[in-house]
Amino acid sequence: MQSTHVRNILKPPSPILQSTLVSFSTLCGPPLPGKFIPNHPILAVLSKSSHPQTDLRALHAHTVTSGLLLDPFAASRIVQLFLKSDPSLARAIFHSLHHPDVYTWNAMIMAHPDAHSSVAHYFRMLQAGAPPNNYTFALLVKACVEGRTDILVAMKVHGQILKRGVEDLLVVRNSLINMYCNMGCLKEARALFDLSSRLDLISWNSMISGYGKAGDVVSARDLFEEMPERSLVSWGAMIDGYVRKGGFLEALKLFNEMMVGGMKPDVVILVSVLKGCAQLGALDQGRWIHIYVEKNRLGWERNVVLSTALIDMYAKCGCIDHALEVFNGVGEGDVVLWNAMIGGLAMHGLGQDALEMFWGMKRKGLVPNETTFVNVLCACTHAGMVERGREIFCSMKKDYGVEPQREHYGCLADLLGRAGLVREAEEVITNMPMEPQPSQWGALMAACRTHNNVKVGERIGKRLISLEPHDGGRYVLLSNVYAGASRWEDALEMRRVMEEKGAKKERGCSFIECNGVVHEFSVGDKSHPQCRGIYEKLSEMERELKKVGYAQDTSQMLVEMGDEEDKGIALSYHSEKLAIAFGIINMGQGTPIRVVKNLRVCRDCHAYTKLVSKVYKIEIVVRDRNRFHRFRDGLCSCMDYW
DNA sequence: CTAGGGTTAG
Repeated sequence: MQSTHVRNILKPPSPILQSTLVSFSTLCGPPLPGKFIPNHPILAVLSKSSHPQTDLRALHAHTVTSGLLLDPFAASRIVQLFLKSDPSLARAIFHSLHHPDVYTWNAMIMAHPDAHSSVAHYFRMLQAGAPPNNYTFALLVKACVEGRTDILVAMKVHGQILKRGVEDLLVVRNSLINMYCNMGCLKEARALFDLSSRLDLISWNSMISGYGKAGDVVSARDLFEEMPERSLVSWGAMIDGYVRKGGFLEALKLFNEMMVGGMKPDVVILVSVLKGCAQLGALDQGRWIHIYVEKNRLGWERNVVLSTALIDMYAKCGCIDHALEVFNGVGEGDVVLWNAMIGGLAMHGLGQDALEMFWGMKRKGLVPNETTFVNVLCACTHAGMVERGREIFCSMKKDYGVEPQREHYGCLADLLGRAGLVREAEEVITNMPMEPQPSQWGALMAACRTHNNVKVGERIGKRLISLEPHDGGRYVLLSNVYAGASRWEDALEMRRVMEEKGAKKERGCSFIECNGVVHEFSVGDKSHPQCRGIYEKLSEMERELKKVGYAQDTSQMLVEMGDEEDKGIALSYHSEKLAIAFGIINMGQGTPIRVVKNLRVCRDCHAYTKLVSKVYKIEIVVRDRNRFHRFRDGLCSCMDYW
């Protein structure tokens, strides 16, 4: 029916195609004298990427009058084309067809928003007597993966695949493995993996990535060690698994191993490693990756994901200037990139800059999302900008149509609580439209501790403990609230109850990087090779600090020991103190000491570090769970507000 | 058509 001589010219998508499309769309405009009839290749092109200038209405009229729809192949192209631009019209065309072919059915299956209706469409296809092909099943599986459907629909699809006897095709099996992995059904995925007589690299990689995403790095590593050959994707999946699980050191080690083995990392792997560096505060490693990217011309300027990872790494490693440099070099940023930058500024206590970023983002025409507001509210919190924060919280729904979530109420409570407005903060949490979760009460609790509000603190503390009786941190917090009010018996009692319930608190640990190697310290750690030197340094430091009036602040300490002296010893060996002593011994004068801590800095360590920066004339940058503290000449960038 | 990547939450 159609002339086919154009087909040869149009085979691969090329610049020629573009110009053909333009001329086609001009020709398609009304009136359509019938001198140009779109043939198969042109329809194929159009259905893949319809040109913005294409006159779809004219095209539709043309398809009706020309009898093009009688040709099943052309019909499928037309349906696909209209599914993109005008779905309801596409459905109408579909229903007018007498015998849609598999491709048309598949296109319709693909167009459904969720797996459930895709599957329903598939059954209609069977009823109509149309035979599905492999692509049909791939689509169904894909719908399950993307639509986050429930396991029942997924198993229905699996059942159909078995019934049709196509489960042995590698493509199909791999899709299924991937589907189960994405739904968190690792056992089902593994069963398919184990049953398969033939496995390819993709099967292995799917399985490893599945375990990695589910947090089971041990199983992932077992497969990783076992597999016959590894590709970049295998390494990437494994490294990412460790990063997700929090095994940053392990991830870096694996990355190193990979490099030693002669593999050249690509952008994806570098992004995972950068994430690990960010968490660890491994600035040297992160910087090394930045240089690697530039040397190999991997072009971070045009890769938003990579530049976001770089920005986040620099920000989390304390180099907000470098983060800004990368940010300014990016060609076109998206919301996530801006969020990372705003979050970075917030962490550094640069509230005003964060707000300006926020306005700038709006000017760029980007739409702020939930994360943006979490970061902006955090920025206000860290900078103590209470009124600003309130305004922004109110504007969320009003001006941006973003409904505040639990997190946002938590941020608001944190903002108010940290500023001393504890009662108001409590009202925010009690009156929020959804059920508060422990973390929201936790924000309040922290405020009670800093502002010594025993009344509210006791009430919330007890509630929190009943909610999460196994989280030792809750008892510690309440105990500290009591201690802050000199209610020693109550503080001790909390400690006793905690022991009785067998609750464990998170162990404090700190990281410090030296010559590209990350060192880890926990409270009272004696495992480091330089242990003796570090402890000697610590006692020397304490002597020096006492000369300028340092006195331990034991008020916030969990009453772990009977007498003051022991309490003091435990306090002297908080992990960040060990890390700082290590830094003083090993780092050259003039380079700032950067420490990353997993918990919040305690009052004593904060005062201590301020003095160390003065007496030893060094800059110390500590990143705690919440934000950065930059200690210089006896002062901290947080202005003692944290 | 099937495998690895970025921001947030006390």
